[in-house]
Amino acid sequence: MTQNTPRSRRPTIYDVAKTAGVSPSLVSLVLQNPSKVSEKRRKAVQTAISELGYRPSRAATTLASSQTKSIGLVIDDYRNLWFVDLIRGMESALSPHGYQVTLADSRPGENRVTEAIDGLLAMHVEGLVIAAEPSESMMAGTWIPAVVAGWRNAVPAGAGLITNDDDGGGRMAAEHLLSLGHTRIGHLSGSGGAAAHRREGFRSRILEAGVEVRIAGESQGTSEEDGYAAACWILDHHPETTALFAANDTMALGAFAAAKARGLAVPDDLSVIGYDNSPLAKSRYLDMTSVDNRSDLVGVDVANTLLARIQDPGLKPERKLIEPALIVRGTTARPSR
Amino acid sequence: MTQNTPRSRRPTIYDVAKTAGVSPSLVSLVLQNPSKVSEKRRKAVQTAISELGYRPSRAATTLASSQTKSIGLVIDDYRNLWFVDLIRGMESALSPHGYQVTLADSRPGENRVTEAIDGLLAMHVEGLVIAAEPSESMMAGTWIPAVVAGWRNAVPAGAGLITNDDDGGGRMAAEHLLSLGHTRIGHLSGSGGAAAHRREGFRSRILEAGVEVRIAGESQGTSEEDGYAAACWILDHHPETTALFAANDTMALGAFAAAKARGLAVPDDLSVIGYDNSPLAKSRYLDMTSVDNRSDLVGVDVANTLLARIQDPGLKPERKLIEPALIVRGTTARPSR
DNA sequence: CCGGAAAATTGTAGCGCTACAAAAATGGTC
DNA sequence: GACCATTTTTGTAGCGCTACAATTTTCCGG
Repeated sequence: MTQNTPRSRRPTIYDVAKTAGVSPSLVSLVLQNPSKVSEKRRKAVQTAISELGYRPSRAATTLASSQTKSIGLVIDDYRNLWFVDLIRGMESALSPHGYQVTLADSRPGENRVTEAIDGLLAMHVEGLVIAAEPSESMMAGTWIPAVVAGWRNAVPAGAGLITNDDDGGGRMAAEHLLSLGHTRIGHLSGSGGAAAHRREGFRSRILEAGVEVRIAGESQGTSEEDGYAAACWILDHHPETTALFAANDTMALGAFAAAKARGLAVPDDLSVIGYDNSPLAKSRYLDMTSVDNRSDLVGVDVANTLLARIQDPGLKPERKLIEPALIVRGTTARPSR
Repeated sequence: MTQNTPRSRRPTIYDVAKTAGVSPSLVSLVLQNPSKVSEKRRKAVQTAISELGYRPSRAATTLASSQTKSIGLVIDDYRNLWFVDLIRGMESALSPHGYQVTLADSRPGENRVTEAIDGLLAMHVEGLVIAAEPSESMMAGTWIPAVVAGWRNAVPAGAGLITNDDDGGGRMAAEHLLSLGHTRIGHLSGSGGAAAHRREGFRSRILEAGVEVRIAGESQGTSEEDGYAAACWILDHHPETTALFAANDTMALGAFAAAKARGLAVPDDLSVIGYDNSPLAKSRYLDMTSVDNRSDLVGVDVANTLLARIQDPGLKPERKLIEPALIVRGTTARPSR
């Protein structure tokens, strides 16, 4: 037992080189730029690769080339499906340049966003997208370009911000309800930064029209239960209400539940608008009027900004808003009362 | 211009060592096992680390230690929320051992599952969980333990299989409808491996009771639209139907839409059962009876199996079923007709 | 104040790959 | 066939970290 039997070790570039009868450098070349290698050797190397089941080690490549061609994305919870469009948008802008997206989720609760960022930085991502509530000092010592996606309470110094125009979205929702003739209007809000902007846009447009608005849930969460509780409060204290605007689609679902429990039909007795245009809103059954925040466009923009800043680190982080769009479906109508 | 000005380079362990006045080895030791280092130096090193904003390079660590303490998980689409419970389960079993989960999604369409696996292997994951439809030769040359989670049409040689007992779940759904007294029953199925098992379990239990069952959508997809189409077909061709079992919650949503369009009330005129017990089913508004496949338990089991096989590569891949549970909510009732 | 065991610290040699300069092969010309 | 410009291939030196043996320091009892 003078030596360990090298069980089925992971094959390396040296194994491939030996099998193909070439130098390791040549194998590396084939991996990176096959056109620079004569057909004879290229074939030999490729044969050896599939014969051995060789796969390059990303760790070694990263270390040697000091670039990963990847952008890190931090999201708060997989369940918030809005990030799906964000990723798709990012990927569409990134893949022509050979870049990829690396996803890290940060469970709710503790300080997991920082942990997620650490993990991403440890993997040598070349840019960072933060689609979660950032904390102040989080970016300390960060040497790569970063962008915050989506309105947040705080944007760390040095990070750009590209987001949906949540104020504008709130105003659109208000506009829609006013134009339908509603004058008894409620809003189900939440405590996050995005919710605050939606609320302010909505409120200011409604007030401009000289109409009152009842707001509930300002300091609560944004789950279906929160939406339910807020809707119950409004419907019980102001039964004359004919329209509700929810800070997101999930909360709108809570509003449906509250309406159902009170025997109110949607949209005949109560109009409801959601926000996010998530799969939920698009669902044939729910068929929900909702504000689409165009996360796909945010993704494209985030990706392009990052790409530009990676190439020219001198560029200043920018701030930019993407225009949302109101998607009218079957949960809003003229008031009957 | 004899030398590049080293802009704000990423700090390395050498920078930390120099700042703290110790050797690089000592810094490495602090990172791995702080208790083995005298308090004085430990403090010095930790100060230097936060001062420089140093973060270890995962690539270098991986390469030097040849272990990543991570398990790769391949899912098909972020939108299928069942993987969330799977991850949570895996993490709960893995974290006591210091292992992490690395997620890779494989967009629908082409051969992306293979790509996702390649990516994961390139990152030196020590084990592989495949929660997507695998293709035959996919695992060729894989030198690490792998497990397939969830029933699939094919399980690659050498991979274990841990999954929900979808047959059993189908039987549970059947049992529930029969015990409520339904005798005109339909099923909305799909083309995947999991759907096939749910269908067979359901059908066989129904037939055992001497009751007929109408099945639609067998060769279609499993989206809400597919569920809608299948439900329409059944309700139009067999209007006497009083209960529907859908292959998943999303399809059940389609069934609701079909019922609504025909003026049928759920559950008074039509009982509906979903599958997955997803956030959708749990929703207060939808309040859907659904089969919970206990993906969290699958996750725990998958993790433990992999851990065991990592420690002892001699272990044979195993096959195992997790018992599902029926969650009765508000979309099923005795037939009124 | 010394020897010696234990604790703390350091030097050396890679991990698997790429960059880049140097060397070898190729091909066309006179 | 000699010569030179190109194209193809190879050797060397690291990327940032860890393992581990070697070395230095610390701490005691005598």
